[in-house]
Amino acid sequence: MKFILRHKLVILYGTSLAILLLLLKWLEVKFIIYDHSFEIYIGAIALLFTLLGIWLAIKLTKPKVKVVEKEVYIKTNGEFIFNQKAFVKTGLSKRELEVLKLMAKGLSNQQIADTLFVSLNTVKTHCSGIFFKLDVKRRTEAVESARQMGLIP
Amino acid sequence: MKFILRHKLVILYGTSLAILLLLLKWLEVKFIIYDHSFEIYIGAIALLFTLLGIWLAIKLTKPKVKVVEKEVYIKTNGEFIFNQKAFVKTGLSKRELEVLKLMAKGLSNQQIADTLFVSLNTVKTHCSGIFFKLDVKRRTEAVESARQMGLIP
DNA sequence: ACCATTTTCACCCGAAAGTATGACCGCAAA
DNA sequence: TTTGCGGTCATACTTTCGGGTGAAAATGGT
Repeated sequence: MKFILRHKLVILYGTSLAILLLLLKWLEVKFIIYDHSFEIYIGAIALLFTLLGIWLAIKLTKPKVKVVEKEVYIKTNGEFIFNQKAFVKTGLSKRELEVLKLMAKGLSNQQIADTLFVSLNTVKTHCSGIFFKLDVKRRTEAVESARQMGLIP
Repeated sequence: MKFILRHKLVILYGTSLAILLLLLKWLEVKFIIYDHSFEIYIGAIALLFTLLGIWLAIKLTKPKVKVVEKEVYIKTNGEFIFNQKAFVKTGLSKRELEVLKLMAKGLSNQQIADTLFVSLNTVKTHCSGIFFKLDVKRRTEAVESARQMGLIP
């Protein structure tokens, strides 16, 4: 089902082509009486060499590259100062702070796990610790809270 | 009418192909039938359709998108200034921005729904729009991205 | 060496978040 | 008037998150 959705254009083109060919065939039958083996042969040749052409084009042409400029906004004089006092007060461990930072970057637990080379379960445990110590229930809340306390930029 | 507009490319391709085939038919009748050199005919077909294949491939292959990051520095002298330019560029609607703000505050979808007096499903829909327009996958990512762009404090 | 803490990992389960799709309404622009 | 878009809501489904619990290593200070 996903395949169909993803390639609906291709399928559309293909179907249109098939319908047109059928139409041609019908016209042919309608107006001209023929021996069809020759037509089939020609059709096969045409199809084959069309595919050859496509293959050639894909193989021999340099891949088209479309350059898209993406603006990255960077805040300059942010001057973040880590609030050591608040950090101690929360009772967060160093590791938990690390996780918190990555969390604030918008990473998923799995991505954090991959970044820190630990298992997903470990990250979850850390998250639980963070949420408990910051007295929050969700990661977005944790990030907001930590930001206000000056634990993260 | 809508159908025609939307699939004009398909129709164009299909019609061109049909015309081409008719032309071939005409050529066949005109020159080849009386002459017995099928090789030339086949060769012409092959060449033609090879070219067609190349043309198709060139036309239909999507160019690779290369993203070039362009750094834009925003000065944030203390107070938050809303980046109108970035906001317009994202294509976010006003409502979506509202949701985004609440999201950044750490609210759950249900809480956002209650705040805005809409259903949970509606909030989810807005979230999807936000994620799509900000090109992110998670709410924390969206918040981080929006913050860097100066959409939220 | 001992104890406290931290860090690590596991399992289960329910809740929340996110995806995909379709539908309806109102309003403004073409 | 038709079309497009924003906003609303819904259903069904998948994935991620978070809670609860337990427990084995590693770490560090006295």
